[in-house]
Amino acid sequence: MIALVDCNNFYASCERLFQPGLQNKPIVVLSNNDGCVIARSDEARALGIEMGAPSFLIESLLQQHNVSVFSSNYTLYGDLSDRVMTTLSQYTDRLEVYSIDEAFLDLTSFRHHYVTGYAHTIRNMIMQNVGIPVSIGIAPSKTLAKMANRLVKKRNKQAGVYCIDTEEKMQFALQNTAVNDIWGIGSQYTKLLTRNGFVTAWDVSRAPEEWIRKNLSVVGQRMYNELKGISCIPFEEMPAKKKMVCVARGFGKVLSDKNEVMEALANFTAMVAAKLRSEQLATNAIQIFVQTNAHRSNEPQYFRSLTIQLPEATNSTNELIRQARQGFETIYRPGYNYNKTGCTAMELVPAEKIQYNMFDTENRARNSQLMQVVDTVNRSFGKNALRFALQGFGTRWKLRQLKLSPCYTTRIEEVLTINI
DNA sequence: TCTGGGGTCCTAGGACCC
DNA sequence: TCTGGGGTCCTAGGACCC
Repeated sequence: MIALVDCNNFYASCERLFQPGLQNKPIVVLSNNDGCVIARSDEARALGIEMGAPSFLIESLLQQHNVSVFSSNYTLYGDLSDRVMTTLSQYTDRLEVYSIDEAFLDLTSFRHHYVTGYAHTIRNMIMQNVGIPVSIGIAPSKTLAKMANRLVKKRNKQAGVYCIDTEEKMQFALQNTAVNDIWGIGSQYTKLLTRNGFVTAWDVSRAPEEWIRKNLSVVGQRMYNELKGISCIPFEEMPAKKKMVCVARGFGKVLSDKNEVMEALANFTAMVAAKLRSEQLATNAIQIFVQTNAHRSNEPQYFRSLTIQLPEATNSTNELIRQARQGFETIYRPGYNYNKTGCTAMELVPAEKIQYNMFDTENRARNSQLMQVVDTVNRSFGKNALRFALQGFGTRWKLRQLKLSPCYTTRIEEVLTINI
């Protein structure tokens, strides 16, 4: 059996943990740039606040019901996530951390009738150790475990655990899951399935396998077998090797000045480089892009991206920024209002296994020493204490984060103080 | 009448996830 | 004023090879 442990309203629960006064109160957490709702407490959901709702459209609703609003604070969520995963790792020797708020546990070695009780123990320990509420779904396949998890959240949140361990329960779960709620079925496949008369997961599981293979590709075919309780999606304990590293952001406001857009790109590129170094990776190619605000349909639109092959794998900020700048010169067009740019590192290799190029002119050893200094200084004095000229000092491209909570658990100046 | 065919690699685009 | 960001996987089609 496979268990899926999923934190309830994770980001909202994290914020609430440090403001116990918000227990049973409506909370929402906003995306980058305070753009739209990406997490909400049950109380906020009950008010009719939709996932993904643009915050400027629901402002009056938020005020009217005195909803607490937070900018997203990934440092805080990441740290609490680590603590949840650490607790989980004590209850299984096969743990797959699937996302910031979810993990699969392999419970194959357990006797069936012990599994549910065990899951309750896990749930209680996470509450005790970290203070985050979780739900647990258990089933013979990952897809069904996801389904079980969703059902317990939806139909009996207090219970916290649901186990699909009989044919009857499996049929019940499939019949009570709409096609668009199946893991692996997104908006396009929902349209396709609905058009063809499928309503529930049960209907899908009764379809001819060839039809699924033909219309939903091999990914759909795996999902189809998983619905029948045949586990096809492998368990992956080790975090998979990264294949790309991307930093792309919308600006706090639209920018038309070439230097300002370039400055934003330089900063995002520097972030990519720092990320590569922190994971001991280097890149052989970067892809950069610039784009206008697609939501402003009355303004002229422009999007262009460019892939740049590097002479040799690197993770040094100055070289990547220089390459990005050259590329930027060819894709930038004046006269547009830009609102987003980004840099993606592709073709990653381990930093220690760089294939050196005989005709290379870069001073690699010197660069890498320089980067070590940059990383050390920035670790001690803040992210951008030491930077390259092209990164500039402008702030107009920066994110809007008006409602940011403190990093209670990761920054010593921001720990919680209690007045007694 | 009949204009090769099979394999591999790469890329863009489309689907999905949280 | 204002609509997220960071990923993975699969497929189709073109280029190229022999």
